[in-house]
Amino acid sequence: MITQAIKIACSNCNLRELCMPVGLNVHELMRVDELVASRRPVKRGAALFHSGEKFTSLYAIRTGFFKTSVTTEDGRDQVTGFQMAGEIIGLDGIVNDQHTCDAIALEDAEVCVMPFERIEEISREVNALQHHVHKIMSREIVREHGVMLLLGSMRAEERLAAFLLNLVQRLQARGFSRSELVLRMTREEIGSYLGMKLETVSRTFSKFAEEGLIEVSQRNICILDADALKRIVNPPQQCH
Amino acid sequence: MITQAIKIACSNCNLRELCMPVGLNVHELMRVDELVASRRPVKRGAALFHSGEKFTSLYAIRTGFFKTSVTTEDGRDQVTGFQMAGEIIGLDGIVNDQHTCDAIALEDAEVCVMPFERIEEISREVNALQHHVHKIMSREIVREHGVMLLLGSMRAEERLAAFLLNLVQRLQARGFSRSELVLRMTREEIGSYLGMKLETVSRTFSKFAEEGLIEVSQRNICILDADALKRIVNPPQQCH
DNA sequence: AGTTAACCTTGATATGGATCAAGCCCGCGC
DNA sequence: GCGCGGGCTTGATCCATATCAAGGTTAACT
Repeated sequence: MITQAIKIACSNCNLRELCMPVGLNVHELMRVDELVASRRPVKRGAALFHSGEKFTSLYAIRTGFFKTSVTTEDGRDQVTGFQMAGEIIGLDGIVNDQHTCDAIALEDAEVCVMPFERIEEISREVNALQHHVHKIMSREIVREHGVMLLLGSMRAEERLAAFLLNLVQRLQARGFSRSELVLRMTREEIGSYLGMKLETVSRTFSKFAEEGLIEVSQRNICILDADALKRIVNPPQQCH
Repeated sequence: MITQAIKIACSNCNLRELCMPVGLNVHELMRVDELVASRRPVKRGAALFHSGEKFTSLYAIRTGFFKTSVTTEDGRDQVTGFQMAGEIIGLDGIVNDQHTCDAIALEDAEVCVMPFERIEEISREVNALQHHVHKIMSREIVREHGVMLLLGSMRAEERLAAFLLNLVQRLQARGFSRSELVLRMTREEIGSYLGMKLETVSRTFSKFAEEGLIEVSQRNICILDADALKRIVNPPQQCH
């Protein structure tokens, strides 16, 4: 009996439900397994891709944590998102065949490389995959609407509370604690994402801690009162 | 000879290059013409769709001008974009089969209704359409990155300058003047989009006018010094 | 284990835009 | 042609957050 080479196969991947469509038949599963051309490790601090590089593939995060950011000519920088296992990066590159943001690993990571031509090809055959790709892009659009709302109409405390709740919620969906989390990014990166300065991020963490909503020790956060955080984001309506 | 009924046909539409792929053969053109199920007029102030409604179709704007906006439970409101002829709205609805924002006509408008199931079906046959759909969604993601940059890291003057330049650039691509434009939205809607209050929008317009960069009379804007506006958005680098 | 640099916290002060307020202008309906 | 109301402008004041500044802490590297 020949030892089977360790195969790259979404059908065996424990992140399957996160990044692939469900309910495929055997034939479709085989086709979808062809999506991933290779895996690629990315060291902490290294870039998966840079703005300006030719776009060829989408990437599914297997392990690790990324940030994406855009930069203007005059050096302004904006973190556009933080991505974790099971999420897809690279969608920005499709429109002009080149990436428009940087993707940096915030901890040692590994991604599945999915050549976009292959995605389009298999999408034509596997309807569920086609729809899945559309959903992923739509989800990103909706997420960004949320960030626009946050940046355009919330105050610092509201932004940070929303940020923390979003992070734990996503971590919880991956089987982690609903109350403890380790921030993989600096205060400055959080600030860039939330449109505030690192000092304000730090002060707001301290304020939440004083009020007993969270515990902060370095990058370890423990959420003590999630409901209170929710109330900060969405103040309860008082009957007019 | 039978008088041909006025046919809804992208192949004849003068917005073709804006919302459809180019370089199709005859057969593909015929298929793509089947995308548009109907046209729908939308009166000024009326909604094309509301948040929460079931998602069925994407809409291509034939004439008129729209805004899209999201609302939180506690009544906060954020304009997420302004859309004009040739642009596609409704992408937000794909992920959960229901719309997550409102689309309101800011002037009498007409849209082409494209049932999404039909888009997916024809996309499987016409590769150029498939890729086109992907590009449209990717373009929206990239646009939103730009808005995040604007909201997260620019000051009021920079935001408004960027906004004006973006508007005229899109109008120019549709054959309008590169210097004159009519704002279809109120100061408050501009402010919501740009994360500032209507008073600040008004003051900033006045400041630009005083400095001779633009002329403002009501909703008519004339851009006198586009380069100066560009310098406001992207201050020139001084050699360190 | 010591050194260093990156990261974080906290305080003092400054400021851009929000808020509050008043009045104006123009288009629209009567 | 007049009155009305929504939308806009402008002024005065306030406040949330930026900015400037000075340590403090931790993790990484030697």
